[in-house]
Amino acid sequence: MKTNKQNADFLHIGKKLVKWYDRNARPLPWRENRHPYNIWISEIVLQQTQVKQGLGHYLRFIERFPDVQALHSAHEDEVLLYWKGLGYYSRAINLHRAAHQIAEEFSGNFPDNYKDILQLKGIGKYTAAAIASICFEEKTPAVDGNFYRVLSRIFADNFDISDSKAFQYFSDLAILMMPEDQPGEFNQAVMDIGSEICKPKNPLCGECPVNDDCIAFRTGSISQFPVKTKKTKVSDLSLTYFFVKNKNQFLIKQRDSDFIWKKLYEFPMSVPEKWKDYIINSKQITHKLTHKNLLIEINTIEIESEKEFLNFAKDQNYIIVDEKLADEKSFPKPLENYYKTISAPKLGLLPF
DNA sequence: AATGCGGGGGG
DNA sequence: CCCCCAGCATT
Repeated sequence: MKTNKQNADFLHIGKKLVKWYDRNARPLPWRENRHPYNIWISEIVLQQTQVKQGLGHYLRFIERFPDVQALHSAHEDEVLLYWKGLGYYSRAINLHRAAHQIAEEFSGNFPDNYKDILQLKGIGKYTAAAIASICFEEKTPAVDGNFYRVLSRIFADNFDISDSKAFQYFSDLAILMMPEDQPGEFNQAVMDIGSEICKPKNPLCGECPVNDDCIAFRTGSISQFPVKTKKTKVSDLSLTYFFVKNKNQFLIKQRDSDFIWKKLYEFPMSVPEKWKDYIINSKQITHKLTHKNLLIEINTIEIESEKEFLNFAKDQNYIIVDEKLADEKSFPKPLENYYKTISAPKLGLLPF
């Protein structure tokens, strides 16, 4: 162990965290039992997503897809629909693909150990460890951003969390802290401490069960941890859409490009040159993502000729949506918001 | 090892 | 307005 904290009683601190968790665990729906399917869905939803934001999506997802079989039988589009608004849509696509893997490679039974769980699409080391520890009592540390933050503060550890070796480094540290018989409780304790108490900004150190063990707290240097050197960069992107209407119908298509909004639905990005004379409205929308600043232009076009409209839709494989029959559709948020402002009662028509 | 993927919250 | 948060797959 490459650490200068030889004197720290790692296991003692780990047991304190578990003891705190036993009394203070948040009453979350996926904690009502330890079914690996529910834990799996919750972990995927909660990747890059806060509980407050993901809870509603989790509940609706579980209600519609209560088990592997239900997810396996579903159409990918419908899985995407239930993911609408959560972002990182490849998570939903991989969830669906993993359900097929479980059905075909694991005879419909959720794999019951870290190594097998890791084989599933969309499951990496963190998620595999979380499921293996919570559901199968395997002593695998679920090292994520919370882990980095909590551990680096407790030990005032300068290890750079943007270093590719950080995962192994903090995994080794965590192993020393994990009570042999309660790995799942330990991992969940760190998750809860990290999100509720040891927050990135303005942590509630007064409520922390291990504040007397926390070197950063005792030395007043909480704000210096974790150490992270690399920054994310942002680029600009312009998108032009054509909202093409003929009477009560308009056109959409599922995105084939996956650099953003993977497999969601959008308006045409190009139309016949002469249609541009029929533009009756043009609106600019700005939308900010983590890695992109989007400048979206939406041109509304009224087409008189139904024949011309239908031919274009057929040639370019567009889905024709009737505003009157519309109910729900997986649009990217900026387009959905735009559409709501123009008219129609509801969005899209499900192709399934 | 580096890059890209959403969306929400806070100052 | 700008800043923060950060697993997994792909290359």
